[in-house]
Amino acid sequence: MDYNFNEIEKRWQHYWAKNKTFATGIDASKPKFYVLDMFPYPSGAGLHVGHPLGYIASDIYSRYKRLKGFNVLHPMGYDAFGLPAEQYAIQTGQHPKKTTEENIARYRSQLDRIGFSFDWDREVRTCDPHYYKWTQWAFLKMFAHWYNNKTDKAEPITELIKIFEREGNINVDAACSDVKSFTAQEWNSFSEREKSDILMNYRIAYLGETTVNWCPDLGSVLANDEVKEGLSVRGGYPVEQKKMKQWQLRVSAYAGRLLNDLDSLEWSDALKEMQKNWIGKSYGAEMVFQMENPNPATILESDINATADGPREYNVKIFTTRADTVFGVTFMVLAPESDWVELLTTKEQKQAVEEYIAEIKKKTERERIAQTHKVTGVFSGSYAVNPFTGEKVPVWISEYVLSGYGTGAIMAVPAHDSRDYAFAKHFNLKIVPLIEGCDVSEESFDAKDGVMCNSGFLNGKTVKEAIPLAIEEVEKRGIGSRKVNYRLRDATFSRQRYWGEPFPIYYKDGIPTPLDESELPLELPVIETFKPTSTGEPPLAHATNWNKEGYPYELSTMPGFAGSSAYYLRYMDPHNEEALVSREADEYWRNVDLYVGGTEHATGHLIYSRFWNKFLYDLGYVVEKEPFKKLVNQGMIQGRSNFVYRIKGSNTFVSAGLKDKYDTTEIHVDVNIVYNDRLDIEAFKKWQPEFQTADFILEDGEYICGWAVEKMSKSMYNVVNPDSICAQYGADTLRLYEMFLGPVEMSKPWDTKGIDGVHRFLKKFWRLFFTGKDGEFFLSDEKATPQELKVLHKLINKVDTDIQAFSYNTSVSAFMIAVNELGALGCNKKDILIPMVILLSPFAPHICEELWNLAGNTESITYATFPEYKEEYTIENSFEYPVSFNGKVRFKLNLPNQLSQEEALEAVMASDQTAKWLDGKSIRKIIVVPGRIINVVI
RNA sequence: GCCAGGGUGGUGGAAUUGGUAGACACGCAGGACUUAAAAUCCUGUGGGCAGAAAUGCCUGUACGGGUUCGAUUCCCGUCCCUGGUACCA
Repeated sequence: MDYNFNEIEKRWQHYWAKNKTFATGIDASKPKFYVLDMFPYPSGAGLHVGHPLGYIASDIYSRYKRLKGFNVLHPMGYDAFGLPAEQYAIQTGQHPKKTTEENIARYRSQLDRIGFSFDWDREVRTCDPHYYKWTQWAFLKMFAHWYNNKTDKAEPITELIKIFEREGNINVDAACSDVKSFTAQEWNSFSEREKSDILMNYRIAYLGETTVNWCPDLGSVLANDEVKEGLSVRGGYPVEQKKMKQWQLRVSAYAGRLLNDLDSLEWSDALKEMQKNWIGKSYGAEMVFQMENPNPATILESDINATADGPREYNVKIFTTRADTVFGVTFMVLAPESDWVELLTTKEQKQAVEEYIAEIKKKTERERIAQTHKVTGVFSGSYAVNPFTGEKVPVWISEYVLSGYGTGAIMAVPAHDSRDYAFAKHFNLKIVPLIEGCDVSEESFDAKDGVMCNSGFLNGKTVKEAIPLAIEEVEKRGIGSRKVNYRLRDATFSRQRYWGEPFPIYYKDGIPTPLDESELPLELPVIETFKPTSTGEPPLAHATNWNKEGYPYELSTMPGFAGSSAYYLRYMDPHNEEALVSREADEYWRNVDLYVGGTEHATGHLIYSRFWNKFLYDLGYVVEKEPFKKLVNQGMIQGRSNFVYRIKGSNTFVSAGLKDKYDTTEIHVDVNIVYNDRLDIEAFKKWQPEFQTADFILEDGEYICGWAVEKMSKSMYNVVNPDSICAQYGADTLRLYEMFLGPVEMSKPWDTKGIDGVHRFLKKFWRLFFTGKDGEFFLSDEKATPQELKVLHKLINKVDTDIQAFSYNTSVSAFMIAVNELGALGCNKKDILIPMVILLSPFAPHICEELWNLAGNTESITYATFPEYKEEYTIENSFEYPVSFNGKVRFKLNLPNQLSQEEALEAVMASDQTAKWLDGKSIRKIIVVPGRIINVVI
């Protein structure tokens, strides 16, 4: 009987769906295992062969774990809110809901064809109100909590109010935006609006004014991880910096815990490193620089008088990691967006400063990055006093100081910081070297190395000694303190878009007011136009009745990462209307044991999700501190493009080997009409009308195409659809081939030509079972020979260890070797082949299910047991000969084949080399490798 | 610039702790079966030299050094590639 994969795969996929073979429930009698894929955004283009790579790897792991007796949770869903559907809606007028549903249907049919063992009863969609109810719920919780630095966790804001009423905010140590201190008495006398404004500074989800990434083309703000090199990650539009009032999440409060808990995770070092850099912890000190006698004459009158909310702080606080260099501070620099700019600009400099700031505002982020090494800046007119030298130093304003990091102001030490150096050289400022023997005539000396000089009490100390001493002195003088700083910033949580979760917030007399939990979900209203209004308001302003009892709802929606931050929890209990996840389900499934997905989420989703989980942990809703225990990053599958070469000004195409003899243009050609880089000329002529009359210059009667590795995309004509591979070779072949291509973590180009090899393997495997009369299914009951047992048990061991190490490509090779060996032995024994079927079933489930069934099993192979490895069957024809240890020299000898243990020892002892190296020492170990090499360890 | 990870045949890629480099597969070449094609099977396949052949020898894991009886593996230097980051004080 032939291997009819199309028929087999269709039949078993139907069987699995009908019997809910992969449905999972809580089962206390079995250990749990949670395998999760990063759920896809269902784009209009559908899946190409690159997308399922990670899904196949995790599916193999899931099926393997089931065979090992685990209760495996392996769900799938859709990250269905997002920009592309909305951009498409703006262009075509199609409602995003409709296109999203169509795309999901297409994804589902493509996924189903590959034979995944997902529990589809647990599917989630982020755009479903039953789902986003819980996204909104988490937002309300964040709104109703603040971060207490003393207990290092989130606590209810109602408790904070009680503290304020009792003792004001003097003893409160919170992660918060800048707040003035107040007494209990003052608090109690504040108006509702004032109280609301103050509390907003403490909330974990808060409305606050900051510099945001504004993308005019998308009409929305973006989070830091959604911007790369000054362009939006989605769409590649330019981004600029803008000060705006936006919803934000106080992720920065969790920076320390996000960093520390990385140690407990089984993630790749590269990924942990990325998160560490993104969080960016640095140790240093904060220090206040007195402004030189804030001389009222040099300060603008308006600022002096603008003291309605208390005394304004003219003195500038800075952050530095090099407190030891304070004797070398010859000027200070403020970020252009800093509040101090307005305060410290003198009348004389006002015009120059305003011009400079206007200039900066005009630049996009991209332009700023491109001109990184161009020095710009302006003098504010004010001076500060160096607290250690007493010297008067000018205060400058420059874009090289960032408002979002530290305090938005720096002390500049040109001798020992390359940026300060460039600035000092450009504006002719003083440079004072502080390290003995360093040469700062050409460049700064940035290394934390050497012995201090020109530094008062620090003279003679090394840099490493000087840093803590300087900080100590700063603290003693009461002008600053030790400080840990993080690069991680709060996440911008508003998007001026339609296709996202609405905020459960309305504005009562302008005060942001949360809905009650019982009012959730607040459903997204249906609208017709998706563009901003003529007054520049977000699309939700088009909605009628978008208000609560006349008070308007928030017009922004939540960003893409909102819905994906807790989806792994929802899968545990997807139909629960009372809770995000029940306590029972959470305590059983706990967290994700294996998470598979791309590195592109390193600084976005994987930070937000960890933050979200920790927040819910603080509130007692989840039991684990971390959501994803082990994480594997699958590599990207790139496209392999083919080219033809047209001679310029003609319709003649020249084969790749001869193209250098002509002046040609390189043209992408559809990879689906190229086989082994040979062009199907007839198909090419039909491909596009302009090629109908094409002529060809061939080599050896064939047209050879050129090739290159590029991104898989329609415009390069290199997209390979998994559906067509399934139709031609079957899903099992596709699964095996994707694994066989190379390690899961590695990026590699897709090249269909190698697929025949694994397909051939499956056919050979199939044939082992059809040895009866007329090629019918037949397995012998005969006992297996030692040789056959060795083949099997070597394979069991290899597959077992390989799967755990995620080394699927070598596993597939091991299967090929085993099948070739069994084929050569003519083995058709039940003892051997039935365990083989079980072993292969995670990789190629359809064919194995079929063979398992033909062998008389009525239950799915999913419920079979992984065969047990017995070492005694696999002992190699080699031995170790242990002798007493007396040294560590190892060497090898060439000896004839087929020596017994005694003969080998004898030969070793008789050899000249042994005599040479032995030299009074004794032999520790002799290793005979099959063949003729002997290692002798002395 | 900084951080991380890489560089092995024509191609994708193997190689426990340093121990037969190139498993497995593609491709290619030759052969068998077939009227023919497809399918299937067999043989060869890093480079070089010698030999009629079995075979033998030399060389070879980006480049240059080092440690070692022995290095794809460890150390130092150089070049190149990929990913992350981009004035983070």
